[in-house]
Amino acid sequence: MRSSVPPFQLAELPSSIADDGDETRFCGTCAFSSACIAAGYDKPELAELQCLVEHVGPFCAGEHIFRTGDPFRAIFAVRGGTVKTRMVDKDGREQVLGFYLPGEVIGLNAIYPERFPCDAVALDTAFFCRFSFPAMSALASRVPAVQQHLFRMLSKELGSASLLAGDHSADERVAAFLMDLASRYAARGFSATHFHLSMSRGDIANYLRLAAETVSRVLSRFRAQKLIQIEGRELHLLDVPGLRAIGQALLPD
Amino acid sequence: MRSSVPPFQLAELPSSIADDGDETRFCGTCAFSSACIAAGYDKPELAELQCLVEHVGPFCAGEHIFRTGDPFRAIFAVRGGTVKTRMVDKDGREQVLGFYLPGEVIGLNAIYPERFPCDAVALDTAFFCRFSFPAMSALASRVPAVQQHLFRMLSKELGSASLLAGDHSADERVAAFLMDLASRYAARGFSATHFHLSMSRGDIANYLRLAAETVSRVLSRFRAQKLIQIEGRELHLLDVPGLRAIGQALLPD
DNA sequence: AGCGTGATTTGACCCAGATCATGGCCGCCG
DNA sequence: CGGCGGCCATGATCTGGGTCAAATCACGCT
Repeated sequence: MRSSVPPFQLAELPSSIADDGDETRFCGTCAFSSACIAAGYDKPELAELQCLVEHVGPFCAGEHIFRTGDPFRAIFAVRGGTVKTRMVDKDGREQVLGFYLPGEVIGLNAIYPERFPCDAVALDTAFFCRFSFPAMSALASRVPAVQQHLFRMLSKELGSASLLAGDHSADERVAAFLMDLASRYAARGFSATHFHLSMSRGDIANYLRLAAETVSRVLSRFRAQKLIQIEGRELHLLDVPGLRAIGQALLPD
Repeated sequence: MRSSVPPFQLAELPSSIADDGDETRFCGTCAFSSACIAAGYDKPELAELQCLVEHVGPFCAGEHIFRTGDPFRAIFAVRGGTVKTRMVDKDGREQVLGFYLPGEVIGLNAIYPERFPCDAVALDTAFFCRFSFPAMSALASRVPAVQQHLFRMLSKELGSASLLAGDHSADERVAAFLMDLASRYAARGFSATHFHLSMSRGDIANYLRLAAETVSRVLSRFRAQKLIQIEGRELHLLDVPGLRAIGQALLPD
C-alpha cells in the first residue's frame, strides 16, 4: 500500500454528513484514506466508516484534545493543525512524547490501558476526525483492510519511537528531527524544504531530551553553516544532504 | 482483562499437536492465554490458534531469532529464556531496544514495514511459539477477542517505550529498570525480588543510554546502600520501596 | 505609545556521566 | 596447566550539554 494515494477520499463518497467545503482538502491527507482505497472506496461497508467518524474542532493553541486518565473511547486523526502528546510526572515535569501532523493519528497508546496515558495538546488551531474505537473495532472485524490498517498504524508508531533511542549528540538529534519532520510533511504532500515549526524550542528540546538553550544553539550553528535558514519558527532546509549526513545514525535507510 | 489469569492454557486444550510435556508450564506464562480465556477456552475457533502456532527452539545465547531486513511472516511469543532486540546503525553501533521475558511477544514492530526493523538475539537458551501473522490476522477477523488482544498488545508496547523517555539520572534509570523487570517477572508468576539478569551490564547500559561503567557503579552504590544484593547476575531486591522511590519519575502510578 | 509576558538567543560556568586505564575474575581451550 | 578473551569493578580525567544569567524580541493588551 503506497502512501501516495489517488485523490479519492472519504468526503467524496455520497454522504449524508455535512460537508463544510473543506473536507476534500482535509481528507486528502487522512491517515485512513489508504484503508478506504484498499477496501474499494465504493463498497457499502465504507458507509459505516462515515457513521463512526465525527469531525471535531477547532481547538485553539494550548487546548487539550484529551487528558491523562480520560476514559478511552476514540482515536483522533489530525485533519489540520499540529498536536503534541506529553506525560507529566508526579514532580510536575513534562515529557513530550511526540508531535502529530495532519493525517497522523493520536490515541493508539490508550487502547491497552483503556484510559489515555498522556495529554494531547493543540500547538495551533487544530481539527480532527474522531473515530469511535468500539465501532472501529467492530468494522475491522468485518473489513479486513480496516483491521490491517489499524495493525499497520500501531506497528508504524512502534517504529517511530526509536527516533529518540540511542546515545547521540545534540547535532545528530536536531538534524534527524528536522529531516523526520520534512519527510512526514512530504508524505502528506506539503513542502519538504519549507515549513513552519508549530512547536516551541522548549517543546523540541524536551522531545529530544535536550535543553532549550542547546536546541537554540544548534539551530544557530546550522544557520551559520548554511544548512538551514530560520527566522522564528519559519524554516527553510538549504542543505538536505548535509543534514541527512549529520543525522544519519538516527534516520531510516 | 487482568494480567493474572486462571491456569487454563492453550496446551491444555484437546489438541492434535505434539505435547512435549513442558507445554503446560511454558504456556502458563503465554502472552495469548488471556485471549484464550476471553474467547472461552473450549470454543472451536481456538482449535485454529493451534494450527497457526509452531513451537520453535531452542536457540542458544547469541543466536538470532530474526534479523533486520528479514521478511515479516510471524510474531514470536517467548516460551522460555530471554531475548534482546537491537538495531545496528551504519557505523556499527548497537542500540538495544528492549528485553523480552517469558510470555512477552516480539516482532510486532515489523507489521508495518513488512520486514523486521531490528535483530532479536537470545540472551540465554530460549524457546518460542511462532504465530503466522497472516493466519493470525485472518483468525482475528473471525474472533473479536483475538483481534482485541492483538490491538492491546500493540498498544501496550507503545506505552512501554516511555521507560526510556525523559531526562533522568543514572540512578533513576537503573532503579526504574530493576523495578520494571521485577513487575514483569511478578506478572508472569516469578519472584519479584529474586531473579537472574540474563543480560550483561553492557546491554543494560546500552538500553538505558548509559556507559557500562556507570551501570556498574550505580549497582555497586545500590549494594552499599543495602537497596539490593547482587553477585554477578544474581539479584535480590532488598528495599523495594526505596528503589521505587528512586525510580518513581519513570514508573507507572 | 507604553507595558507585561513569554519565547528566543547568547555568554559564562559547572557537573553528571563518558572515556580511558588498570586489575580481578572466570570459563574455555589448546 | 597456562594463556586468552569476556565480563565486571573501580579510579582518574575530560567534556558535552545542562544550568544560570542577561539581553533582545514579538506579541497582545490597556
